[in-house]
Amino acid sequence: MTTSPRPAAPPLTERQEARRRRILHTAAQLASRGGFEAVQMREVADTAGVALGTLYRYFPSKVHLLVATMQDQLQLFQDQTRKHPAAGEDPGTRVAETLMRTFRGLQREPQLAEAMVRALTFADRSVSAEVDQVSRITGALILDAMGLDQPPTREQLAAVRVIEHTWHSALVTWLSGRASIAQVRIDLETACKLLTME
Amino acid sequence: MTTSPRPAAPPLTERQEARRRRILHTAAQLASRGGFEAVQMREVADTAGVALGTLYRYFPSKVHLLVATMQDQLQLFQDQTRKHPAAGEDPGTRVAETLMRTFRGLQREPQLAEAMVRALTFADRSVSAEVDQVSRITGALILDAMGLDQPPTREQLAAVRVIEHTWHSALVTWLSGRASIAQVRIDLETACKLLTME
DNA sequence: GGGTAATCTAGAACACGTTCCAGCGTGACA
DNA sequence: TGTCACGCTGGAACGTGTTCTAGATTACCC
Repeated sequence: MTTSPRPAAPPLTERQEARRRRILHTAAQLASRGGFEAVQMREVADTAGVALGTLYRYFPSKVHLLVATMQDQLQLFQDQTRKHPAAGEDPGTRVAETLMRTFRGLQREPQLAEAMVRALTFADRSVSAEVDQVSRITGALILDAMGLDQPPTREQLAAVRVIEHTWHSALVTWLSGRASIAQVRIDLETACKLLTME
Repeated sequence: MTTSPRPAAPPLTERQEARRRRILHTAAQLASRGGFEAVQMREVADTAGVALGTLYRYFPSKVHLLVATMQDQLQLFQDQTRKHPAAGEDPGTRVAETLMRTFRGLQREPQLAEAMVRALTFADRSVSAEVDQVSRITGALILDAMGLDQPPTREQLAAVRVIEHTWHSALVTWLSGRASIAQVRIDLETACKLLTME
């Protein structure tokens, strides 16, 4: 897969880093209130105290902005999960439990979740590097939860991919009101059976 | 789940049915050329020979229009699959084969596929009834491919859901250039293992 | 401290999805 | 045939994502 022409991000000054954080924080805040459509670029810029053009310099589109927000949030979940790993008999149980925890985390701010996930699935090729990064974090979350002694087998990696697909798609159906949390749990548990298969 | 207030679609006259088909055909044509963003409501209306307001009377948003297009296309695949069912040893193989065929069908018009899938995943709650319909067709496609003698078991239905999630999400990753066809095939085959599990 | 290139600001401008409106057909019913 | 209700038309108008420009500020190097 081709990597888009990304000139290896020049290091940001302190002020710039602060601006970036302000923007991300504002985006998350607006999203928490009204979801995807409440994140309006002009308002993000105003609230973050930055010109519209600057906002676009940091995040080339609304989708980029929200995907970056998702990276941020997932990172938090990952840190938290590493501090308190799920306890369970087998890898499948631990993974399902970990993902359900993450799910409940998202559930606490459903509008924010909606905004981030809409952005994630709406992303076109120009955002694929960033979306890939999100996918990588999710994969790491799952692998962590498996708590393996040895490196994962080919079959386990294949199973992780399917679990990731299921996680992602189940999230979407839940957000659009087409599946209950209970159903999501069942779907995740079903997918996780792949981990303990021969 | 609440069904949105849909006054049970009054029957369309012949002219109206023709308009609807013209609109859908135009949408598919524009999408085939340039994907999601090439489907511009003004252009659809002009090309289909209807006023913009009329277009919106038939399809309340661009997403509705493209989801309806997807329903249409899926229906075609389903008819075709029923005429030429996949031959394979076990249900899992047949399902994987059927889905890969559908995949290749979409691959033939990648821009159209992109437009439809972007719409599908971007859809919010106001489109959930239509999206659900797409999901139902996909489910039927899979169940058909299983070629069961008896009604499916609870486990099989759970597996079908995960396969559907995988199908859907794999499609998205392929469209955004983050997974190859070969990878999609592997993912589908992995998910289909759930069908032949004890 | 001075010069210079990069970055930031304010705001106008543009594109496209969506809404709205006034008036014209058209088909159903008396 | 008259009339009434409904759908359709053409087009203006609005909102929000995105782009662009001219000038102010900042960061960096000598």
